[in-house]
Amino acid sequence: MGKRERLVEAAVNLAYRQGYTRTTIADIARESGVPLGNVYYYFKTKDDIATAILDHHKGQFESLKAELAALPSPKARLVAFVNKTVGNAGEIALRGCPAGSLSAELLKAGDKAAVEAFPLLAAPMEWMAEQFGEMGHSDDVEALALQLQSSLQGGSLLAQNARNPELLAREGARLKMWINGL
Amino acid sequence: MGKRERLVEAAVNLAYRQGYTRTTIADIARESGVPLGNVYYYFKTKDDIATAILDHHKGQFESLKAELAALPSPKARLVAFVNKTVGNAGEIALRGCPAGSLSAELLKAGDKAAVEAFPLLAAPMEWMAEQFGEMGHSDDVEALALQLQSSLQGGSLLAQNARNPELLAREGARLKMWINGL
DNA sequence: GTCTATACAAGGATAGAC
DNA sequence: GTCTATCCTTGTATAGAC
Repeated sequence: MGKRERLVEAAVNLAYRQGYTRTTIADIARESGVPLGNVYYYFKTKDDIATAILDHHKGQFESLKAELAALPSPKARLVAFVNKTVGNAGEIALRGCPAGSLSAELLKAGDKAAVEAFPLLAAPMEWMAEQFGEMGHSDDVEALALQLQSSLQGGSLLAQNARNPELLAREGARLKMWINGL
Repeated sequence: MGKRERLVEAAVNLAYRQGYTRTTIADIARESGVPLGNVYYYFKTKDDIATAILDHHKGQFESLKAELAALPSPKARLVAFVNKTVGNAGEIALRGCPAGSLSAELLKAGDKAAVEAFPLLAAPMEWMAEQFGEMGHSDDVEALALQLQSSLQGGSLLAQNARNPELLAREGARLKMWINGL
């Protein structure tokens, strides 16, 4: 694996585990086995690393979308999305939702990269709206997507706050029933 | 107002605006008009300031609870709680929920004060469960509280991500209808 | 209790040899 | 492209006079 990739991977993991602000370039260098000075050949500033982390997450969602596209129905795809989140409940209870916690941190910090955080939560929500559309809900698709994404993000935050994956699991179970009943 | 109070107020505001990690003791000293060295007479370490910030927020919720207790019915109290949140949607769209964003940040940072963040989101949820109980929902009160708190926290996060208060306002409107229909 | 000066460490970033 | 040494700034914290 190329150095740049290793650096990005280390940055993504460290930012998720410790938060982006607390993650130092030296941390990233150490974890990826790249000498400190060499990091600056790939990233001029720490802000450039934030951008790379965000791009990584955007790519992750694109992959997930492609994976879910193989499923036969929009309902099945939505349920699978919820299952994916609930499947990570253990880690989410410790560190929060990878996308949600990063978005919140960068936006509060007012980093230059902050504006680029928008798609982290908006892209999944758009995709959800599409799925609801295919289910025949012509006008209120955005409201339904908002409702689903809110509950998942909120459930993740509450699970983290209580350090208890069950909170997210319970929200997930409720949401799946709700989706199936629509 | 005493110096300690001024320090705490400045710390609360700065941590909300910039995040706790990015807020320096010098920031707090400047904003409260207390010389840097003098801060350490009131707080031995920055971690002690985190504790004070958390205590402040806990007190805020206790006040709100007392205020809402004057309302005639549990339903009215829950609706008023939602209204309170929606009323802050403008600021929440910029900086997130004061309680939720702080909890997330401290928990991820793994600060010593992190454990004390639990009541920030748990106390309101407990209170919600009580209200649902008074409405006659004997067994599923925790599930209902989880649902309400999830949606509010998620709505806050999404509003912040999109820098758009409307997302929270819409969730709030839906939740009020839902409460009234229970 | 208050405040100035400062110690000390850490972090982002660069210089410059290879 | 790579890597060591180091600059410079900032941030927490303390010393010690008042």
